Amino acid sequence: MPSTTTAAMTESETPHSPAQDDQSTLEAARRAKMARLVELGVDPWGGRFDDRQLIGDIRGRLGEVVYRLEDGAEVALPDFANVPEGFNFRQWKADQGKGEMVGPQVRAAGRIVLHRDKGKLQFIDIRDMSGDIQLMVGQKQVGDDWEIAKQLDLGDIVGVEGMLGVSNTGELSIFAERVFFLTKSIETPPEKHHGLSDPELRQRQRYLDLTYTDGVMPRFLDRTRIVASIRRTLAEQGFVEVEGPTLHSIAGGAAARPFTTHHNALDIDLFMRIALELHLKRLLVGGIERVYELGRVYRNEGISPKHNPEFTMLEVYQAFGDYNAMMDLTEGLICDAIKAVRADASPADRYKLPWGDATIDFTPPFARKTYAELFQEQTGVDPADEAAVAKLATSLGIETAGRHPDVIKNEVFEEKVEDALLGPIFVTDYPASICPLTKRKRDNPAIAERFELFIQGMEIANAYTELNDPDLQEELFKSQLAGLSEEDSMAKMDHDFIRALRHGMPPAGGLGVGIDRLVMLLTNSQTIRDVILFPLLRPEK
RNA sequence: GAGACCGUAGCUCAGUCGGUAGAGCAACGGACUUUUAAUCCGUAGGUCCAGGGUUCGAGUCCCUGCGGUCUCACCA
Repeated sequence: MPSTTTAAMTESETPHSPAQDDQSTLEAARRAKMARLVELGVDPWGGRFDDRQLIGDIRGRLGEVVYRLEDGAEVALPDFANVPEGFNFRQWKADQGKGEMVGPQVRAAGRIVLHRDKGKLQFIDIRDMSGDIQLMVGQKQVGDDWEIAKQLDLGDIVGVEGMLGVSNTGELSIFAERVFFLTKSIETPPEKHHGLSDPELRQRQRYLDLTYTDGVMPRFLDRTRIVASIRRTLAEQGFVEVEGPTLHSIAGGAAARPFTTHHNALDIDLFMRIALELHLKRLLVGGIERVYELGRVYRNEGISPKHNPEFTMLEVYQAFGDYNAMMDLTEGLICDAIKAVRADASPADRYKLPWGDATIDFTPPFARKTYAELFQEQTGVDPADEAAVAKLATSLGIETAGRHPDVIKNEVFEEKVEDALLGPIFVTDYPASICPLTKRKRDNPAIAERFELFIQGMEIANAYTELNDPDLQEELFKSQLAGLSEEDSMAKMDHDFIRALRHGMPPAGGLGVGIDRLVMLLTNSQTIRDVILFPLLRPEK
């Protein structure tokens, strides 16, 4: 160690304390308090803390708190949620007579989010996953632990044991009897009132966003509830959850550019999966008649408020079903998910969800209209009239020369119709030529048995009566790949998938749901980055 | 990938016409045993994203780069 001043020596020899060139007096102050805790024999990194109760549960026990008068009589507290304007609890207590607060013993732990030091009494708000509660920590009341209480900083994690009561201003509080130091925070937390507002910081440091930005924790807990509800609904209907490979040698099942990677031992290039479809259908062939996967797919495409390069997708396949079966399933999945996140809403309001300044009415059944009907409604043009559609397309600046009429029609649809579909609405019966992997209607081969669910102009679900004719499938694959070089098309033709179909895939309905987008709609989040914990960002620096 | 806007203290933000860098919160010292974004007195805290240019002088004007937000495109 290089020779240095005595003071610096002492500093740098503190175990587990990296050399402080002291750019941050804020950190230095926190480390000084940490050192004081060590002097007191307290581990600043804490340890196991058993039998704590969730703050949300503790808050529910307000009714057990009473005001006990000197003669032993117990008086129920006023209903603080419904007290008259200008109610003064201090006065109320004086009116009842001299007494003391009596409540259940509780034990809680959480991060310190507010700290009001009043000398020999400190008011500390702690927060756990379920909510906030105020601690009253008095010098006399906590005894030896007062020395610990004096070292507390915003952001530290503490445990507390004491009696539940109500302060003079009517605030539910834990009257601390013991204070347990659980974890030191050596960084300064965000501003206590505004929290984090810079979207970049919120995403990069999601751990801070979760604790300090209003609504973030409940939103991500809702996401978990939605996903759990979907799994429950599917399980109730006999669907089997599986895990397909995420590393594919052929990235099939959707039109998107894949991420590439490499396996060293086999020395082969691999792709991150862009869809779940082709392996789930193999499992239909294998006899898993109701099968789904809810998992991550990866698409090497742009980033937008509706797109993240990795996102969560649900794909469901039901043997002996068709797209109508999938429509009923979709509606059930979404309605059950809504019930899961809005358990406390009245039945009348449950399905009316806020979306920005608007409201989305999810009350089932959702509207169902055909592609052709909607085309006619929104554009005033008969979709069967190819000349009129081409004319409309040209007026919208859509290239028409040498393109299939259905492709042109669909571009018009995307341009003029989709944004108007506030929904929820099932759009059914697409032109067959734009969905090659779909079975056609028996009585009209120009129409595919497909639907998409639109809500607020966003495509939420996409379903088919699946094509199970191996010869037709192979032919369609080939024509899809026709534009590519032979080398590319060989690479992308999934021969094993065709072989599987040749062994016989039962007739089936298939469904895909964009989980992130569904969560956006059910949690009133205008950007996908608010429902993905760690969205892709450029690395720092 | 293209365009517009943005980057100032740990956090949230001001900064006029180009003329010595500001506030609140957080921090530090002090007072206070019923506070509510506690209050009061005092102190300290800056590579103004980075690099270059114009200028007597740049947080401010210009260029380049980095990062972000929004819109558009690919995609779901």
